[in-house]
Amino acid sequence: MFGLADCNNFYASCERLFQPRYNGRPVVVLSNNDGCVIARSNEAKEIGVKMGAVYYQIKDIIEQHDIAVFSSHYTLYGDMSARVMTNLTRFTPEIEVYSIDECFLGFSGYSNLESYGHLVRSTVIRNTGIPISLGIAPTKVLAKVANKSAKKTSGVMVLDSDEKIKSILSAYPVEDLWGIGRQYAHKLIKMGIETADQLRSLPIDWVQTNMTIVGVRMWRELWGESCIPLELTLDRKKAMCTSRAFGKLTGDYAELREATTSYISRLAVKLRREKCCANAITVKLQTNRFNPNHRQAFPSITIALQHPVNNTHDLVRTALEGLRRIYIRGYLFQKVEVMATGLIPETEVQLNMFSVYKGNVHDKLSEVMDKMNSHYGSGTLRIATEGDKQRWTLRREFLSPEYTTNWNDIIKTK
DNA sequence: TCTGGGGTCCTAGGACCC
DNA sequence: TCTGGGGTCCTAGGACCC
Repeated sequence: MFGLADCNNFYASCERLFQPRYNGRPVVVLSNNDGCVIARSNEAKEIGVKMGAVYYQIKDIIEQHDIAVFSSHYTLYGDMSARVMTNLTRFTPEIEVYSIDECFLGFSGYSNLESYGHLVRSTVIRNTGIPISLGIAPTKVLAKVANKSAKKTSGVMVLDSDEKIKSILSAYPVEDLWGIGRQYAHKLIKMGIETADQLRSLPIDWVQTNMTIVGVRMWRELWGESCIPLELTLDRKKAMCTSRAFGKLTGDYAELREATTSYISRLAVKLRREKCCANAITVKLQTNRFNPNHRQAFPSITIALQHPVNNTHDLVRTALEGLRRIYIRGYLFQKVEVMATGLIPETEVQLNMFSVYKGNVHDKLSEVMDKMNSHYGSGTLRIATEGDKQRWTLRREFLSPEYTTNWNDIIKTK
């Protein structure tokens, strides 16, 4: 049996945890740049605030219902997530952390899963303050279904018989299934397939033709045949990217250089932390696609590196070369994206036949930067082209303190 | 004025190999 | 007049996830 543990309204729950005056009150968390709603407490859902709602368009509703608003604060959420996961590992050795607020649990050989599930749930809630729901079923796809049902009942749902599965799936909207996105949902509903049970009654050949092997796996899992195993080891990443919209639109080359330097520097740190090197760098600019009155452009370029690297200096130089080649005067850009691809482990770097490279891929300068920045705070030592005015940075008007990751922000009691 | 960020997997088709 | 067979690798595009 597989379990799926999922934190309820995770980001909103994290914010509320340290400000209990918001318990029982509507809370929303906004995306970067305070753009749109990405998490809602139950109270906010009841009021009708939609996932993805654009903040400035719902300001009236927020005021009218006195909804508490927070900018997203990933250091806090990451830290709380780690605490939840640590607690869950006490209940089974088989755990796959699937996202910041979810994980799959292996429960093969366990008995009395209903009461065990309640023990798991209440322990996590007691130790972390984050409410979770737990779905348990014979396959991952069904565990996802069970989890959603658990949220509407006692917080734990075990699907351990064909009858229970059939009855839940008959009332389960097909578009809510794990693996059914917008496109497939649209296609299925047009054909009159509206529930998960109807989907699994389709012939498997149709599923294979129209939804590829991925759909076939899901179809089998809906019938209780496990096809998607737990992934207990972390695969090495294949690509990494840093991409962020600016706080304001800009066509200014100097500002784009600052932002590109800043993003690629961050990416370089990530690469070194994961102990891998990139074979190529992609730089992409984007205009504001929501504004039809602006001229649109999405230029991008991929530059192959002579040999894989992860040092800040070479990566910055390559990314700026890319920016120089794609920049177009006269456009207002909203975002720059830098991506590292062809990642390989640091220890497996092969040099080009003609490269003149001394020492190892880790250069001394990057090493010193990492040390300084981790000791004195990030950004202490940085490449000069990052600039120091940085007028393009994120808007985060409603940021909460770093309760759990910064000594200065720790909660004081009298 | 203001609309997120970071990933994965699969398939088809083209280039290339012997 | 007639033009093989069996493969691999890479990329772009399209789907999906949180």
